[in-house]
Formats: sequence, C-alpha cells, structure tokens
Amino acid sequence: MTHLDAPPTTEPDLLRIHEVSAETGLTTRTIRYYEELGLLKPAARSEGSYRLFDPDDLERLRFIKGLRDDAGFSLAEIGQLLEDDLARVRNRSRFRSTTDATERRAILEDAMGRVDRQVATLQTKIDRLEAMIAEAHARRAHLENHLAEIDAGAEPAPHAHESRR
Amino acid sequence: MTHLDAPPTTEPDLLRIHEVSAETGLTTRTIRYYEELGLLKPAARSEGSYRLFDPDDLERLRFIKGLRDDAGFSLAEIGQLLEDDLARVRNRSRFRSTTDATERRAILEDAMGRVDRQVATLQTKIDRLEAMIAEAHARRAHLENHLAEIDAGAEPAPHAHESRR
DNA sequence: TCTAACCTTAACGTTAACGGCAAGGATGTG
DNA sequence: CACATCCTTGCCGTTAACGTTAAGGTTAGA
Repeated sequence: MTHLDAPPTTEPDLLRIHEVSAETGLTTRTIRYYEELGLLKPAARSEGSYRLFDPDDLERLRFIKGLRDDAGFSLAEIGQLLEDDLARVRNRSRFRSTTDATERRAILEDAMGRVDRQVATLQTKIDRLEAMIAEAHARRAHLENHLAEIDAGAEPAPHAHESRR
Repeated sequence: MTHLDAPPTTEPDLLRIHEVSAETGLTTRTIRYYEELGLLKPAARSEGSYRLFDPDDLERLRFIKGLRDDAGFSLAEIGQLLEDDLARVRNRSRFRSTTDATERRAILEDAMGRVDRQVATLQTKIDRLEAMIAEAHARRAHLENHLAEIDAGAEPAPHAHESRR
C-alpha cells in the first residue's frame, strides 16, 4: 500500500478513464464514444496521451447519463442541450478574463438563458407525460364507473361503445 | 331483457393501413413493424388479406407513439406497458361473456391495477425529470448569485467554490 | 373488364449507440 | 529493468428501429 499522499505538485484530482467509468457507471467505450461525438472535450491528456478527467467532466457525464436514461433523449438531442452547457463553460474563461461589469453581466445573463431553455425542454417532456397520466386516469375513472354500476347491482344503459375522446 | 342491437354483420369505420398512417403520423412500415413485434394485433383482415384497423387500434397506435416520442420509452418497454393494455382488451370480451357480478368486479379491479402500474411508471419518469429541473434551477440560482455580486459592486468575497483550476 | 392505386410478404440497407477485439505504446511497482 | 496493467487508436460486429426496393396479389372506379 502506498503511504505517501499525492503531493499537490500541479493539478490534483484528475482521473483516468477507468476510474471515471467506475465513478459514473458508463463504460470506457461509451465515454470515448461521447467524446467522439463531441459531447465531451478531452479535459486534458497526460504525457503519453492518456485521457484525464476533472470533476467538471464527471458532472457533465452524469448529466449526459441522466438525460439519456431518465429523460430518454437521444444523443443528438443531448448534444443540443449540451451546446448550451459547453458555451457556458467557455464563458467561464471569458468571464474571468474581463473585469468589465457590463460584460460580466451579459455573460451571466446569456448563461441563464441557456439554463432556462434546458428547463423548458424538460418541462415540455413533463407536460406530455402528465397528459398521458391524465388519459390513464380517465381510463381508470371509466373502470371505476363500471364498478360502481355493478355494485349498484343492475344492468346499466346499453352503452353504445366509446364516444368521443 | 335487453333487446339486441342491429346485427353488426359488416363492421363500419375500418381503415386500411395508409389511412391509419395519415391519421397517426406513423409510416406503414412502422405500423407493420409494430405488429411484427406484437405491439398490435391485426384487428381484422379483408378477403384479400388487407389489414383493417378499428378505432381502438388507432388509439393504441397513438398511445404507442406517445410513449415512444414523448416519454422516450423503448419499444421493449412499451411492450411491457401494453401487455397490460392488451390484457385489458382481452378482459373486455371476458367481461361481456359473464353476468356474474363478482367476476366482473374482479376483472375491473384487475384492469384498474394495470392502469395504476402504467401511471406509476410514467410518474417515476416525471420524478426524474423534475429532479433534473431542480438541478438546473440550482445552476440558475448560482448564476443569479454571481449576478447579484456584480450588481452589488466589483470584486465579491473570496468565494471558496471550485474556482481553482 | 381493365387499370391505377393500393396492398401483401420477403429481404436487404441504414443509422444510432454502443461492444469487442487487436496491435502497440505508457505507467508504476518490485 | 522487467512485467503486469493500464491506455491508445483503429476497425469490425451487433441490436433496435425502422427505410427501401422487389415481385406479385387486391380493390375500386371508369
């Protein structure tokens, strides 16, 4: 077992691809594939061209996974959503490179607009899902109605099949 | 006691695949593919083995499309959700074939359970999406915080965030 | 009846999203 | 320094979800 801590010589907490895989639950192949698609930037490379990932990259990968698994977005759609995120990261350096309050304001407001768009996209999906739930509830109510009729103990009206929806 | 309806010798409003396609926005190939996967039953066939669809089939296809596009479920997952729906349709004939109130109750309660499971599945997805929205709101709040600092005057507090690179 | 427009099955092609090698270089540990 | 592990870049294989002919049967209208 190694007893010396990693001395903070230069950059700390940079992970190699296998550790990132264990951390995110994505396979190394998938991570490389996402980079190939442009969803991720290499973060950094070691002397021997090993990929090195920082915490921001992990967050980004988890975000991608969430959009993919939980939201069911395609990688193309995720690419759109991440274009926003990517611009946000680029804005960080721009942000630090200026002290002009007006420009900083503009950058921040731009970033906020991007986040708002992400939220709107997700909200649209939620709305549709809720509409489907509402339909399901309608079906359920219909069944409950039948049940009540039976409990009332009689043959109900002819019920000429479904009417309009 | 109930007098019989007019004999439905020939069922009306049965659509052919192209009309169904126009009606649902799915291609004919897709509709046949869904049947091939078992997501849909042929409804009926003409003398020359043309597929004929009734209104229930249209509803089912729209439901499938909603699960696919809006909810982002795979066709395999949709198959699971529809197993419930399919059983529901089968139950209809069983339902009509009995007059035993107890059995009718059982069938209806079973159907309600299936609907409830569909709702739960959809709700799970909504919950995850809302969690992602919450994260986005957190990012937004962070940005707003920065903005407030700028508006309050130049250099803000040290800000022990992860601003170190 | 004849034909244009629709339908059938069968089979091969395509794209997205990876999985799985293979050949060779990089790293760290005894 | 030797060796076991990692990593790299290809490149081919696979599955899902269709698209696209091809070859031929069916329907409805003039």
